[in-house]
Amino acid sequence: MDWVSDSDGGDEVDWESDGEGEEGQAPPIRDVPSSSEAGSSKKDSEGGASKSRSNSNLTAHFVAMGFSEKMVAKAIKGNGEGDSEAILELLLTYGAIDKSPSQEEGSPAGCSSPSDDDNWDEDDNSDLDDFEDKDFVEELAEKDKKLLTLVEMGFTTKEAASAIERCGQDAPVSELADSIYAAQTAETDSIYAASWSAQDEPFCRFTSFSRDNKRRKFMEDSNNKRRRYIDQKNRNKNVSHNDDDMIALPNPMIGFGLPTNSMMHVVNRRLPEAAIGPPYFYYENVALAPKGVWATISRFLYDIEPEFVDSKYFCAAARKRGYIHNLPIENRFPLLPMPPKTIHEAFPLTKKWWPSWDHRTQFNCLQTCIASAKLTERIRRALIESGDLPSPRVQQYVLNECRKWNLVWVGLNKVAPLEPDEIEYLLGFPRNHTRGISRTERYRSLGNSFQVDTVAYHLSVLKDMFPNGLTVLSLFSGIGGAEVALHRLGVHMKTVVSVEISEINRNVLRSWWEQTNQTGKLIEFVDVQQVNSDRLEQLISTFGGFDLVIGGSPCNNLAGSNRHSRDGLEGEQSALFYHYFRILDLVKCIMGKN
DNA sequence: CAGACTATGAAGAGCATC
DNA sequence: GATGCTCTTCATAGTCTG
Repeated sequence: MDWVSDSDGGDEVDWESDGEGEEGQAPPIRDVPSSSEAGSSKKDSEGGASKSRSNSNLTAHFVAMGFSEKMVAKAIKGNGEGDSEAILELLLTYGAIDKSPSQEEGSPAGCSSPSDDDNWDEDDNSDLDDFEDKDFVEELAEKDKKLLTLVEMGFTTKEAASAIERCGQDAPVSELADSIYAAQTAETDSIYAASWSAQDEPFCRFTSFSRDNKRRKFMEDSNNKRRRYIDQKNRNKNVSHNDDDMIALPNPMIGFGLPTNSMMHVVNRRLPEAAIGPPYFYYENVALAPKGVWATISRFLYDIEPEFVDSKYFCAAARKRGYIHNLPIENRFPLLPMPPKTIHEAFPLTKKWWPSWDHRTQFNCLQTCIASAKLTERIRRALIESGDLPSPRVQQYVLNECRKWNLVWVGLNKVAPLEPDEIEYLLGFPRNHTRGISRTERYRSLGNSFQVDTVAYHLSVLKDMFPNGLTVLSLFSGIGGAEVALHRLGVHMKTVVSVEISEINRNVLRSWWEQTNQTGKLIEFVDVQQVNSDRLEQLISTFGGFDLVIGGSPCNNLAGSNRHSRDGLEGEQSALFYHYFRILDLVKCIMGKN
């Protein structure tokens, strides 16, 4: 039995042959549905011809969450169908207003129930006088009726729509249902993971995580939305003003304490009941995400307060990141030796050429791209033309560019971007960790990775807790920042199930795994959408559960550097966060069941 | 065609000042 | 608290090149 993916075969997961019919199948490289696909919750603006369809799909989407059709119709009417998030907010508001116990209990499937509608009618039906469910359903196209039927059967809108896409509109519902069951990849729900509860139901209905509970959680979330993170504010008086839906970033951004002052920085944190493991989990993303993103992430991840840390306290480069985890925070210890925290200590050779007017001691965030040669040439010319002491204007120009692009002084009037191996060093990876792939890819992969020392400090508490090693589910593994951190801590990894979309990154991780003579098993998956309940149950039954679920989901749509598609958590890549939650929640369900 | 190269701001935190 | 300024930001799209 070969648990490890075949490097030649590339993307396939050489999972034990189990007759699932996936062998030899092309890997499902991230398959993001188009905005016109039914059930898509992305903001889109379709033409008039498809308006009815998208309207009904949107309706079905929210009905699948457990709201009544009339409520949904009213919410859509009030908001238009373009902004599904606003519609959800309105629905949650309706839900908060309507506190009928019967509705709280809901129907078994979590779908709309007569009581829902009755209560709703009593509350407010002024805008719905001309609206009846019967009429509404009759207006649906045949395809939409099937879609609704499938949704009522417990599938997500997206699954249903995809099945119709695959099998055709004429396919009977039974065939469509079979098709969904057969599909091994989960579809992305880009806004709220509640719709996943339907697909998870085969497991979760045996637990407390029923769809109805999900819906109740949404209601509770809505009511709790105004809650602020008072503790964090109290700890750090100098925090910025925060809105209702915002989590304040601490200043200084030192999380629950640093290696150097952990004794001085005593933090009492009490984890919510639902957050307590097993498994332990650790989630990471950019701290400076658009407003409200971290509040949403925190709500999904069991209302755990994020730990915001700037890696400039661990190395010579800033890296402001938020971490949500359920790890203990006492008795942490850092990796040794502690890396240098200034540019000159990290790269002494640059000191010779460093002008006195460049007062930088640390780098800004190491990103995925570097400055162009034209820019460094423009800087060189500007400096040459201005003689020994550049004018304040030139200095300002040069400093701005140096800060923006993390340039270092490598000669007289000569600046240059950091080399990939220098970035590896700053991020705590072994030298040549990414060597062998293209230079551009090295920058990209490194720019997207953990700062190892920072993460290792947080994970260090696992060492004493798991003296015999642990089993890790590593989501969005990238070049293996989590694995490197554990390895450098001396934590044995009995098994790592790694999920990473990029073949280049998988190769980097696999190569490192082999080179470091790991005695554990590395099992690779390509796409988080492959990781469904069947797979997880197999893995958990084989390895006895996961001790740690770790990963940082894509930040593309959250990062400030993104000029084009900083769409927040709904963005094409960043919405994969919901897969992190989905998978983590599934693991908790399955392990809780066992 | 892969890889290298280049141009492309807005959002929002932090700070000083009033 | 309001205002204005400075500074920072795990990037994307298009083009060029060998």
